[in-house]
Amino acid sequence: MTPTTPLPRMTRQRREILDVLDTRDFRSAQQWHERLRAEGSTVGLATVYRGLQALADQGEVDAVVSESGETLYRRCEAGEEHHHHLRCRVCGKAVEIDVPEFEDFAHRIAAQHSYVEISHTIELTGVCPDCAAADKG
Amino acid sequence: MTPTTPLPRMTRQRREILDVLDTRDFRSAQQWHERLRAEGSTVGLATVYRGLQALADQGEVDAVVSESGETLYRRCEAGEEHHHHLRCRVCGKAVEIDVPEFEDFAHRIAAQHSYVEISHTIELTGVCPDCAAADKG
DNA sequence: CTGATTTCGACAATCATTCTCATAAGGCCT
DNA sequence: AGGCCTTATGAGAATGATTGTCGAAATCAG
Ligand SMILES: [Zn+2]
Ligand SMILES: [Zn+2]
Ligand SMILES: [Zn+2]
Ligand SMILES: [Zn+2]
Repeated sequence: MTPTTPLPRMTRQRREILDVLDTRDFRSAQQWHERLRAEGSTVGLATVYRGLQALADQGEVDAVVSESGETLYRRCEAGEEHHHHLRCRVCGKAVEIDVPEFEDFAHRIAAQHSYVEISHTIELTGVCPDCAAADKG
Repeated sequence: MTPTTPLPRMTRQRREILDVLDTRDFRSAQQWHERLRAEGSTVGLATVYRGLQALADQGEVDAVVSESGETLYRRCEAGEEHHHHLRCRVCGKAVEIDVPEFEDFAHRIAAQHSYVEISHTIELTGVCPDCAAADKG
């Protein structure tokens, strides 16, 4: 009866991806791939895409869609907990934030308009202190 | 001395685009294009892309990036005023909302982390009553 | 080990969006 | 209305991120 949850395998490539990911910067799949190759890995680009998606599904990594529509990933600091980010649009560095009041607000508004299956996206983007400094001198 | 603001021209195509856009549903450039052609317009796809962007820059239309990375447009109800949306992820129907408390919160958080040039994205997505009904019987 | 299943990796294929460039149209004179 | 300069259009090529294909390699049970 048990539908045998098809759990993903932790392969060498998956481990390499998890290892190269850091919990600081959001980067695109291609950027992570470049970095892996630079460090000597032979992992393929498609594998990085698939790996990142799989890891995101498992909640191991966070994924956000940038203003330009690219998907950016970084290793998740918090566990399963729901959270949002303040991200540097120059270097990708991000900090996790929560917006407790907003979570309720969202449901209240949704109910008011009879929308169901609500989800929400909250992204703060700006320029981090380092990038702001670099931008000048 | 006046830098002669290079204001965009209101061409037949721009007018057609504005006319076909409604203030109810968010649709992609391609979807609006299809609709225009269906109504007999001969406007080109690239023109629709350019027109929508131009109109978005002018604040005439709202643009949001969907979960899948596509950009969706609809005519803006409010004027210049900053606002956000609760959008149906099935049919695109959206209502404008504001989140007054959040505007301050965003700046407070940003300042706390010394991020500058802050902008934010808040999107509520769900399934509207109509689509929820259609989904069943 | 052995066979069933999943993942890999190279590369082709998609798909939204942008670019190119020759032609058409809008604005602004006279 | 006619002419001139600038911007917009349209058809199609080009781009760029992402996904699909498929034979080979890795993983896992038994
Ligand atoms: Zn930065
Ligand atoms: Zn939230
Ligand atoms: Zn709907
Ligand atoms: Zn806002």
